Amino acid sequence: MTVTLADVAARARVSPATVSRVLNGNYPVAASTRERVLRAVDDLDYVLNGPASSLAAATSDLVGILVNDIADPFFGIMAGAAQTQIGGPGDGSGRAGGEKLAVICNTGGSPERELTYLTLLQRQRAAAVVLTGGAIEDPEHQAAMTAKLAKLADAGTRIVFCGRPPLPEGDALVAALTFDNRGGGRRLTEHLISLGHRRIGYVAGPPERTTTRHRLEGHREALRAAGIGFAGGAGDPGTPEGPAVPVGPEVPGGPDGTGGVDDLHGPGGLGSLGEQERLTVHGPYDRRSGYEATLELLRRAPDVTAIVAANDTVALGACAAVRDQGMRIPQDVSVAGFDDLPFSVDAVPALTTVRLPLFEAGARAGRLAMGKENPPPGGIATIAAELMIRGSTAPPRG
Amino acid sequence: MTVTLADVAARARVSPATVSRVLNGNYPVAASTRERVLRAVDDLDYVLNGPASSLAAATSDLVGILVNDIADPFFGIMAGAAQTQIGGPGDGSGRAGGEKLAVICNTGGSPERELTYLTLLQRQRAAAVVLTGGAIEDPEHQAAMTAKLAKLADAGTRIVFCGRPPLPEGDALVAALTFDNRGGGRRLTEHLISLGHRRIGYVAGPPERTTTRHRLEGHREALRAAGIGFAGGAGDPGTPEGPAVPVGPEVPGGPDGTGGVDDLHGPGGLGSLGEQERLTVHGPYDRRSGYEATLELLRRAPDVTAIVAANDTVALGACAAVRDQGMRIPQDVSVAGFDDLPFSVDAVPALTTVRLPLFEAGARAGRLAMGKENPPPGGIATIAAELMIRGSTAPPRG
DNA sequence: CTGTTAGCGCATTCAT
DNA sequence: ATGAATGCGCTAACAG
Repeated sequence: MTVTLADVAARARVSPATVSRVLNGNYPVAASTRERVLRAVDDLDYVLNGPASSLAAATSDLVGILVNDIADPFFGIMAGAAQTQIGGPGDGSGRAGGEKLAVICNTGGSPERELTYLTLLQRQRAAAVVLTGGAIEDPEHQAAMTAKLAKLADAGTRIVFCGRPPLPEGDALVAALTFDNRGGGRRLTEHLISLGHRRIGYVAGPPERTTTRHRLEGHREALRAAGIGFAGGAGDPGTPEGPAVPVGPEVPGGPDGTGGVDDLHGPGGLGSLGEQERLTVHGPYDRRSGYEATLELLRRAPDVTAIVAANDTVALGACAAVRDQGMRIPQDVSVAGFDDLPFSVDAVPALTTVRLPLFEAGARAGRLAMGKENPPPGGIATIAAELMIRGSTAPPRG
Repeated sequence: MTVTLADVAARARVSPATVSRVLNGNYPVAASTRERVLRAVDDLDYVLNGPASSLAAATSDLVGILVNDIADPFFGIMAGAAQTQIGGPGDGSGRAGGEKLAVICNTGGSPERELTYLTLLQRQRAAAVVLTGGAIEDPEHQAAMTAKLAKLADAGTRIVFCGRPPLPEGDALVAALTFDNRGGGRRLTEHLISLGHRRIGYVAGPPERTTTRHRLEGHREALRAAGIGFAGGAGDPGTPEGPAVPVGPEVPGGPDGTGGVDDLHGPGGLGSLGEQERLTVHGPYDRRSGYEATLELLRRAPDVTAIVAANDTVALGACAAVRDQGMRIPQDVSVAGFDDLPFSVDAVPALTTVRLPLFEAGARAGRLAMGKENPPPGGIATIAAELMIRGSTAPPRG
């Protein structure tokens, strides 16, 4: 029924081993024999049995790419870019040469699924795994990830982080490409401050993700440097915990829909950390969250003159909310995003944001996963984020 | 070094066969033994060897999802949805139970890579393959695809189409979910006509894709029904071939950058098919193409009062071009898209478009691939497209 | 440069 | 309900 290597060998009048060598191409074979074998392969329409091959060789040609949400272009762009380096640029032969099979795994942001996919990949003896996007900072999960990745690395799987900080106790076996989220966040807020904004709302991502934390830290660094919002000087501005109120389906305030507006007054009104927290609302990285968080922000502090969103998608939701409240962008309220996704330049007005070279980073991660490129010194490379000033930010009124 | 089934068996004091039966769960095993085995598995941190398992069983737990461009949310949404049905909803056990490994394969729209991925999947003895998005209508490629898919089906791989018409000689073995692109396109243009538009430009996708053709056919159906642009009555409105000029990197007009403006005059000015072709410009499904094609359109026919784009992404580019020409949307020119991607509602003005239930379709395709759902009668289901009227379309001036 | 010989780790017959 | 034996299809030493 199904044609095997042996069948090809018989037809080409060579040994199975020779056929294998021709197919894998990593061994000297006489040109004439090679040709004979290839013809037999074509004649018989032979297709290599991947599992058998992987079993014998103890490695497979699978490369896993883990993403939090493949419907989000942030991940789509990185994953697609990585795949261009892994799936082979299509040698045109159509015969599927030495390329590996890049497989994108959508975790949906769930820690369990992240681990499950890692196990599945481990099962398949994946050649490499690329982990993209922000990591979850839950210690338990981090420990589990560290252990799992160590096992994968042990088994010869190459591990690459892309847009994600390396694990605390990460082995030197991994290469990490990390975005300068903190620096980008800082420069963005510096830009707003330089325009004259003093009351700046922040629509943050989910509290437990590194990306969220770093961007928020950058934001607060800029505020503090300008002497805004931290006169009280208390607390660590880098910690998004505290009274900052989440928004979205998992609102802990209960099903009453109020979003859990907290009645915190803080020690000293404007100038305290409490004040900054009051101007920060957390929620998922999606449009709806941006919309709702912004409404909440506007309710809490009707005098904000600018809103910084966790990313461009959230910023779009923020824009919609601002408009629905009858305010204009940027005349009444400035809005800024993060990532510079393709649609951001087409927003009206065009979105001021921080550009992350997602495609380049993804491609580089792909190359690292393939061993085509040497890891950066120390295993970690920080990728610069570029401030893109556009029409959605302007000086505040008055 | 690496722990195998035999190791687990030894520790649990049972035979390897029993361990296998416990793990696969499809065989009667005494509860007490099962427990002993599971404990051994945990103690030893055993992970099944996928390749070995697949080799012995002659099947694997891989499901391939082919997409044209994973950076495009159109595909990201469908692929992510499919994966929710395949990767298992995360049973929370973290132990990777019966789920399959859904792998997204990014073809970049290249026919060669499409076939290459299919071969790779065939190698892996994939359990199922989901093909998403428009197909390429090149006869040679279609024949190759038909042959390849037949072989896959032969080998027991389930084939599912999602948002893609079935192959001409497609076996009954495949299930197909196809979008009503033609109907959606027709209703969209009917909407514009009912607003009073008579000169409507069309920014089409790549000429060789089914999606492009069907949407364009719907558009022309509506025009013809209204007696617009086909007074000549000649030619098949369904054929996007002819003098319609493509735009983008692969402009055949040469490197002169003129975009190959054709000097076609047609037999009878307004009212001929030639006129409709003059109002149609083809290009890739991306923003830049939408921008450039629209400039070209405006150059050819400065009196168009509406522009229909092949999809929302292209429509965004079209909007930018219209604005850069100093015209307002929708007062001077109406613009419409297709797909209703998440960002479309946030465009300013919000984009009139045709909603495709991408998530639902993707999820259903995933279920079909898993055999969780029965194929529709006849193997083909057409999914309705819903017209979404928003602010970007309005009656023409005057 | 090519053929021979052994497994790789597991799922399955068969027995029991 | 469990154990023993066989082979899935291929690659990787070794010869030669």
